[in-house]
Amino acid sequence: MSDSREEGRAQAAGSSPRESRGAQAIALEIHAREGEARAGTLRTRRATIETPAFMPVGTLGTVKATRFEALEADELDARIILGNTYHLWLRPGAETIAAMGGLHRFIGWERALLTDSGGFQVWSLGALRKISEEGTEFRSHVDGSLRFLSPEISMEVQAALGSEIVMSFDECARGDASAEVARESMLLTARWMKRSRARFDELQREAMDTGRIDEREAHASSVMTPDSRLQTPDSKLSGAQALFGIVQGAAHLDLRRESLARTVEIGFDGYALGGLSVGEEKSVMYEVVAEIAPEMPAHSPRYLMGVGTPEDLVECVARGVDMFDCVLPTRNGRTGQAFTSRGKLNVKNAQWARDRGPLDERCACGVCRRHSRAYLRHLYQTGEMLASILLTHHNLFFFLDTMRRVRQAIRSGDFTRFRREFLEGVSSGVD
RNA sequence: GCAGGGGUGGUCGAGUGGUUAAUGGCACCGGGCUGUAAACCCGGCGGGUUCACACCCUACGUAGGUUCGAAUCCUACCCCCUGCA
Repeated sequence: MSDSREEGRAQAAGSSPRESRGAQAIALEIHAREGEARAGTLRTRRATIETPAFMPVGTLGTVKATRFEALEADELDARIILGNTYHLWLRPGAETIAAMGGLHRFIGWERALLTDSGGFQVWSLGALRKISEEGTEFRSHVDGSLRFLSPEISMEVQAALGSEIVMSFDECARGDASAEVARESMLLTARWMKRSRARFDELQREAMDTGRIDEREAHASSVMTPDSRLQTPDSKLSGAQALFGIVQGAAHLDLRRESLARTVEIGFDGYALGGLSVGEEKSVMYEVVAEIAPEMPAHSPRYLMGVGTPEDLVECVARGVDMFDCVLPTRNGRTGQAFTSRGKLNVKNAQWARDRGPLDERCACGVCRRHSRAYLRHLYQTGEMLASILLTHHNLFFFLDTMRRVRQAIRSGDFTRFRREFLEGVSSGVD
């Protein structure tokens, strides 16, 4: 099995992704469809990812309150997690991570990584930044120093991180942005994407990507951590990083279509919908996804950035999305909210003080098998860090397990029913 | 026993004659979190009536007193702390 991996590497060695036609960085195979929903397998140089997939967020090189063992174990079995360019660039710095052999080696994670470009921070850091054609000037939230991030720098940092999937550097307009503002922002994103693409390709040619798997490591890792899910059996992959483009345009469908056309014209390994779930009405997000996702290239992964609630995931799978990431399971776990098959449960509430039941009667996770609501509430109330750990675990399980069930339902042609029952469940309320 | 200090709302602790139902912290109660400036943020928090505006009642150890007005001043008593015997 490691033979095929070495073969893939041999093919990739010394050739740029552009030169080697057919040798893609990632490959998506669709196995089943139901309506716009699709189930498939996305192969990357490190892990094979069943889609639709949820990707836990690990901004600073850690999925907060979670050990990597737990992410890998069958219960969660996360195949890919996120890292963030802006945050890792500030601390510990791209040079440090490159010196450590890239983000995988630095954090001890052998599966796939997707790195966000820092584009979202252009938006979320609001008052701390100034945008120009060249890039974005940030006031570091860590020490107040002035920092400059551009498409080129973002690509350089992401090469140093060595992620499997690199995101273009974009600008995210407010969800309620006017057509004028959204158009200007979308065009800036288009220009930044072109620059991202150019610099990314240079960096791949210059072998600046730290995430390449060398033969020694491939051998060592297959011996030390036998994990069939890391293998890419039919290895025709180039071994390079993949680059995703991002469709912007706020709530304006004409701008979204124009953005999609411009993005496809540049050409990427995958396509993302950005700038959603940033304050606009939920119906707007669903409409944009419903209109745009099906028009995105059918043979490439479609990634809805930053979304969402469990309902959002199911609803957007139904509209044609393959990949999601969101901080909700981890952040809300740390802030006392559990996601359950009957909707959200506020662990803080006094009504659970003597409740012997699990967070979710229908949940098979280790936390629900072992601990009561009363205990989890006690941990939260007393500020014990185990509260964060257990709630995060449960929430990640709920998200990842929901996606497993979504995939299963699509494959068995049962997604429509699954969707209806799931939505009924989460809106029924916890008691 | 003598001298000094002190007793404030669930709790710690401000306030030392007049918007004081009483600053603030904690606790408690509730809400929020969607490409993570987040183990965070916001709100409530004496009791009662009211949808609400509002109104009424009870509160600063206990009991009296001074004053138009007291948690704040005076007297007595109770209790706690420190020092000296």
